[in-house]
Amino acid sequence: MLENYTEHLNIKAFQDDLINWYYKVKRDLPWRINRDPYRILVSEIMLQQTQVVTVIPYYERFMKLFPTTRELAEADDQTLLKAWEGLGYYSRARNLRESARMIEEMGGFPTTHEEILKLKGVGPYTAGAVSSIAFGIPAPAVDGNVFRVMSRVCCIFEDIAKAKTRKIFEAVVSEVISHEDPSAFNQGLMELGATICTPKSPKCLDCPVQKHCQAFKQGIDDLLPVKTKVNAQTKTKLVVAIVKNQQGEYLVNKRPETGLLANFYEFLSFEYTGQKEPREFLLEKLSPICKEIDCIEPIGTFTHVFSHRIWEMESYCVNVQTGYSDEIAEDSNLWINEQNLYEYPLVAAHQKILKEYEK
DNA sequence: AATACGGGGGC
DNA sequence: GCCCCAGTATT
Repeated sequence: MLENYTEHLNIKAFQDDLINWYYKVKRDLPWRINRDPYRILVSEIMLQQTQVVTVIPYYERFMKLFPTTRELAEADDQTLLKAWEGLGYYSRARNLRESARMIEEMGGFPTTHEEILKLKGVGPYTAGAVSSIAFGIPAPAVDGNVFRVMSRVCCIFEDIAKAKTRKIFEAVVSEVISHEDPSAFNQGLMELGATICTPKSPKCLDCPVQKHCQAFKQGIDDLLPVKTKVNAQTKTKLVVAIVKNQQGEYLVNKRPETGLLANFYEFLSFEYTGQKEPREFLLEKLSPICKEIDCIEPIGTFTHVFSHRIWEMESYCVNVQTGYSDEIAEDSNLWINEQNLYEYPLVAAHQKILKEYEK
């Protein structure tokens, strides 16, 4: 890093303004009741890519289910995924359990930044957050909020979509972070990005560090941060069938143990290539799986958007005769009764269909 | 360095 | 309906 991004900054005053503001606006969140590093780790993993309001109910339930690393280390897949259902990025849950197992084996939570970084699912951001919040270690925790705030405060025009840019921001934060209160400093930076220094129309007039901000001074807050990446989404058309037999059982499929929505359950779903009418296409697909179809009725068309792909699902309700429960073509298919259906982690995309179907 | 991996909120 | 948001692991 050749440029000096912090020479304009009165570091002490910046720290004080940020930290004082943070203590003033700080919310009482369930992961702030103590400094238990496990509780803080769980919150930070959940907060990756997910907003505070969404996380709160999940967090409360998760901590009741798995109060310490011991309970989490012993969690089975179904309980774990059910607890995470709807939160997204499900490898986070699996990695968190793996970290709990590592911590159990180590005989306690690691207390250095270097050791914390070795935990599964813990990268540079989370290691910095847990180190500073749980242990008071002055390590940078650069998330999207920090990119935004510091790019504006210091007028950093580096493209935040590029991997190596993170190191520049980590270096900047390392220079300006408070050593007296790294926890409040890091959380203040993130809180500021979430509430004041927002992506669009930042509330500069309410900003506690306005007088330190180069972008405000130059009136170019809307030009920062610089970010180039665009993600192309691929669209997939699917025909989905809620298949129910006369015993009231539903036919579901367990997804593979790797890849998208690994180990989740779903209704029967077939990629639709569009040569035939969807209804005919579905009957053809169902023929080796379930015979004696009583009736087939459309439920509706639903769209589910992922970060990198779109599912367009035309859905049908299919009632089949009883007595065919053992004729299941795929090993991954199984019949489950209505009560048990809600015990299984079901892909969010199909929850929408189920909800409409239940009307 | 590029890609896979969810879901929610703002307007 | 359309756009924006963005940590970690894997390749």
